[in-house]
Amino acid sequence: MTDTVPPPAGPQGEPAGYDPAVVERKWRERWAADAANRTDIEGARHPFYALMMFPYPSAEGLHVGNLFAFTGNDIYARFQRLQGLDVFEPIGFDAFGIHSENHALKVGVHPMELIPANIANFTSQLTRAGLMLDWSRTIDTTHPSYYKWTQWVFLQLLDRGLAYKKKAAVNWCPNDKTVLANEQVEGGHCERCGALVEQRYLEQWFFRITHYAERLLRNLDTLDWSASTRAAQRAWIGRSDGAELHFRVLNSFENAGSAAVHVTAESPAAPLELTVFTTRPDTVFGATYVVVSPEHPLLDAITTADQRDVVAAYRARAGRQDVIARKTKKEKSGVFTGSYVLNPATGRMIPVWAADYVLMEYGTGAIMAVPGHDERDYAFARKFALPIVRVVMGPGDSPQTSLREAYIEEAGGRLCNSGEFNDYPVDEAKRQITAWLEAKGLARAVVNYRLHDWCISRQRYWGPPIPIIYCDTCGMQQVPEKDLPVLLPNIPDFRPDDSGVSPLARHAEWYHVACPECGRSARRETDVSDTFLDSGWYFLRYPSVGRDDVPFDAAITRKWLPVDSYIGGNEHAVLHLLYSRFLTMVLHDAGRVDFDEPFRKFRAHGLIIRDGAKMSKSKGNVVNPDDYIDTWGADTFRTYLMFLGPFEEGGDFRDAGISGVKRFLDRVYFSVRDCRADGEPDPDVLLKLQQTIKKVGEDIPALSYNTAIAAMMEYVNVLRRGERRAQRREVEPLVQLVAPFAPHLAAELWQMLGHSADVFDSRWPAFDAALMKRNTATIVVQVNGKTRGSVVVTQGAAEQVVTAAAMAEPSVAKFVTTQPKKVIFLPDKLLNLVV
RNA sequence: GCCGGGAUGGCGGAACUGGCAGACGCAACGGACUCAAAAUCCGUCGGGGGGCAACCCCCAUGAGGGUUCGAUUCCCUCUCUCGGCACCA
Repeated sequence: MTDTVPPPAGPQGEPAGYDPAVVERKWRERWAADAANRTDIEGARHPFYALMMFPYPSAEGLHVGNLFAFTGNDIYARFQRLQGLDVFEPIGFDAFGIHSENHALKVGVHPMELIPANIANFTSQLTRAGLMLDWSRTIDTTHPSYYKWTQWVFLQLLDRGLAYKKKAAVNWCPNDKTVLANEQVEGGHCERCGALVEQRYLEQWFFRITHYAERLLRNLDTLDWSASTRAAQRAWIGRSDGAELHFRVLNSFENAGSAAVHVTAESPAAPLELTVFTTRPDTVFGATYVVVSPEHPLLDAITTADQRDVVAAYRARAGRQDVIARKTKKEKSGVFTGSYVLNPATGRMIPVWAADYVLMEYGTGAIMAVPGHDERDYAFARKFALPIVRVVMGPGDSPQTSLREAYIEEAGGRLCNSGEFNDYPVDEAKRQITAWLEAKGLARAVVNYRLHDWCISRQRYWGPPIPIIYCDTCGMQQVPEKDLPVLLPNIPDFRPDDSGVSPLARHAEWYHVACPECGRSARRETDVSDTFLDSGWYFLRYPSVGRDDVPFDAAITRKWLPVDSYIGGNEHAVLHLLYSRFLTMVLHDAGRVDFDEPFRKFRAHGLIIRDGAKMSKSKGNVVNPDDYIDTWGADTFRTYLMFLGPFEEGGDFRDAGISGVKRFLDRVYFSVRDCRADGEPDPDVLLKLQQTIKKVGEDIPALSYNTAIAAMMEYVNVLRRGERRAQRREVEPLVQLVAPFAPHLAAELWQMLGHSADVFDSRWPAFDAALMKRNTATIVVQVNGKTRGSVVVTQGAAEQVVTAAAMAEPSVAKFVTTQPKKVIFLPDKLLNLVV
């Protein structure tokens, strides 16, 4: 939609306020000519790295959400520059990936043509947005000078044993014809195209992020990050404290007495054990059966001959069903394996079932079922008529109180039907029972994480080739660093097929290569890496852009990193932000960087919606920033975006509101243009100015941009009350306050005030505490907590004085007919008379 | 289901550490200027009631309870809503 409200027009169609088109072009050109936004990386004395998440250069162009985030970052960056810091605000493009490739396939243009065009378009859009970007150090993740080092990062992990290949059940998107990371699957569907994800077994490259699970979790407490982002990471890592318990499988002789069970041909002679993971070892006396996942490796071995057919059928069914059905259905299913195990606590025989509600990926792929105290086990036990035993009593329960549903509450619970542990509180029992079984070699305290290793290979074209060569003689070989980058060949047919192999495999001259070890004919790895690997280290590259001999220069990195401030969307709370942290830890442990957390401070910005609804092409409510910048100017658009709600919450974009912001900037413009240099400032105006400087200076670092703008508006209202002409001293600091929000206008006004240097090379005004001191205080007077008036007294007036003054006010006195029972007095602030 | 965030005028939103609820902006209305309009400037603007009037009183921050001299703010219960996770043992 392009139904933007036209700017107010003057008598002959001229704009009524200042003309942003003229002002902004002037300063855009001047800043470009002076390289004003170029950071002196080597010479900087007070480095400040203000990073924002780099965009994916889509064909649609810059989204208003991008601009909202970038502007928020830019204001903070410009503010820091006005504090005298050497600010580095870089920009780049995250241009590899399925998203780009799918778009290229759709429009029938090769990504190697498409991406540069998109980047050019983004660049021109960004140039007009008034961002303080250092264009001398940009990144394009698809450029060989960048992905050379992405491949290098891969080899760093390989060297440290943190990259490995394994055949794994992976998420396969039948539409995109590729493997997806767990993180790219949402509720069983491909997060990109929405197709139902299938399971396939393929050779894949993984990064061992699980080795860093505890550190990734623990460090979260030390980071200055948005609480919601930390919570999301914590949940994603999913630490569970519990125990592994061993259940011995009864052999055929032991089983023979109880049921018609035979040792199967494959059964080993040694006694088998089923190991389960539980977070509730305290409930082991209530474990009345054991369940293994249909994919459990011991399932065959423990299945008895007479159950073989049903188990096989069940497993086949479970393997066939799609992921969504498996993970979302609540209806329990399962089959008896025919075998029994010994409950390590009670020593009793309990049956082993196979059921798909137990997942092979988590824990040991087997659970002890405690139907009395777990909802899923309860449902299963009810369905298959398995025994349910109460082993935890809530307050008021007895050991015989019947269970109509699983009792899962832990707090206040005490054990029952648990032998020598009866009456133990749950917490205590967890420890004691684990220790007791541990002593008998039947248990081990363990910690489990939900985090899985990161699958980084993609059977696609548009990504950095994984730098590996397979030689029949020498085996798997790394591409030596001197041979990097492994260039992605420009092939016309990059369409993925159903083979499970990347399209690169069809490109023979690229695929066949000499073995770096023996020189004989060998084959390249044809998978490319995940885009999240590209974006997992880009912040390390920015300050060192231009250095072709190293991924990042040691001295520069020491000086500029970790990043001082990072701003981005919370949609990357777990993927990008977790991978970046992981890679930084790896590089730290490899001695490549001296910090192990990349982002000291991270703030998640909110989402911009339009007229109460999410913006989308189908709704036709997408805001095109270009139209608004054309109509209103970048300064007004920026300020409006920041004014429409709290930055960390986002806001509702409405065309109607933007004129108020233009009006405000016009008022600033006229105040400065018409100010007098000779007269004396008004003390009340000066006081308000001091308060405003203080407020704006506090609000910007807190990213409370909407209230900072409101404070400046208030000041301008005071400044221009009536048709008053402002004094120069009243407006000069205002120009600096406005500068982070409306940089072009501020630069123009600063020059108008006679400054030859750029406003961004000036120093933020200091507020004068002395000027803010008043010798009187306005005290709120309440009676029984209800405000009944206020009195003006001298600063620091005593309670008696204030009370007397208050009682002299008729509006107060009429509510105080008797002696107050109690008086609450806060000096210079409040008096509350309780009667 | 679990974990977060939120609910304040016609609308977007403000309110420090518990201390004058509704800053600032939009929309609306009235006025000045104008032949007229636009722009600009001045004013009104949560609801109800009282007063000729300056003004005065009561109610009000999703609902209900509680703590407190005093609650948008803290506690409990509930409703709705947005986001994340979801058979994770």
